[in-house]
Amino acid sequence: MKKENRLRRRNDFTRVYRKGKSYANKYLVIYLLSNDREVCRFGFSVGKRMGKAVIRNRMRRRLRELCRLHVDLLLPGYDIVVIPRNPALEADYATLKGALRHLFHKAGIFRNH
RNA sequence: UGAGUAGACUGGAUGACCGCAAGGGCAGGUGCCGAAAGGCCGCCUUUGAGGAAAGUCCGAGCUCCGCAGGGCAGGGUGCUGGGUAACGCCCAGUGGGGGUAACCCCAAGGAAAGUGCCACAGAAAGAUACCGCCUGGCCCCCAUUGGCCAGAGGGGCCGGGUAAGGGUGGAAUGGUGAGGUAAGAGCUCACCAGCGGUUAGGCGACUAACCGGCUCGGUAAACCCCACCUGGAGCAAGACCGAAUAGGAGGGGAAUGAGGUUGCCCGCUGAUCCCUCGGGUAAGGUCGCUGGAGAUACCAGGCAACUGGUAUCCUAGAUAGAUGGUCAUCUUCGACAGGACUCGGCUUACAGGUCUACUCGCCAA
Repeated sequence: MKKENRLRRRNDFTRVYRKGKSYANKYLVIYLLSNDREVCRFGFSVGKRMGKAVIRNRMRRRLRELCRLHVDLLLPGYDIVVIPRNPALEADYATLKGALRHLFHKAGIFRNH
């Protein structure tokens, strides 16, 4: 994922948390806020409650891979923070993919719709 | 061949497509973001997590703190010798304990400087006598008798001696045997243990032999004593770039010494300091950031830890934080686990596998 597609500052995260809309299902939570840019930017927040560093790193990598593959399918101009919930630890890649697509659909940011 | 002990190594591989981070090269337009500092974008190529990267428990380097002086307090270490930049680490020994053995374990200075504590049990846990044993005085009962006196023996009361035996305890002031005694006791003797001394060996911890007087509770991961070490804070250290905002108000202290010197005193330094309100508060960026007590090989010294020399090599540097996704094959694919300033250790976690040396047993020769 390119650097322009990532949330990199602390302020960006707090702004999305405070002002953004949230959507959730069993596995994931996303926060969404339009950003006046021509691209979407993603951030991931995996707390220490999820497990040790290896577990957290794998979760973050999977989520980043999923977002990378979906970035061209979405409407541009949003900052999105993705947070996994505890059941995501047992979920495989395909399940996470379905969960993320479900949330994007719920938020109505797919290009086709 | 079985059981075991010690040490070392390994910690999925290969391929395909799509992705990530850093370095180098090429190519742009001076393109994009930004107020600036600075960053971003395409293609090619090289490199890209661990033995513990972990816990953050020790020791250092490095950085800053008005240089770090002395004393006290506090903290740490604690058999000996060596190694090391240093250590609470490592090596080689000594002593003690465990194991048939290879080997493993030990917070292993001082209890005759002082103080404290030793639950329960027990009479007593520093001066102790409950049951006992021995014994002196007085009184009572009584075999022996015809009676009196005397009186073996028994009991009671008041003393004295004793530390053998019983009992309690983790521990009761050495153990076993003999002599000795009213009964006993290192009271005496032999051997053993312990203590002190001499001699010999060893750098030393200590060991061995001999001699001596005969003996003193344990506990110092209780205070303490002794010896040695110890300034504090940490990469969010710290340095630089750099806009914007603020650099204000009120009160109090100060050369008769504020404040600093990270617990206190001395000493040193010597002008601003403290409180409340307001503002600001990890803005952002670059550096620090990886070439180092460095790795590998060989040679030399040393029992070893380790040291010296020569040659070759450069091996992650992110900053919301780089190794992922899908698939195929390798019979079962697999543990603990992800760098965050850098080293040396310790501790803890760990599936499977490989190698070396050694011990004990069984079988065969």
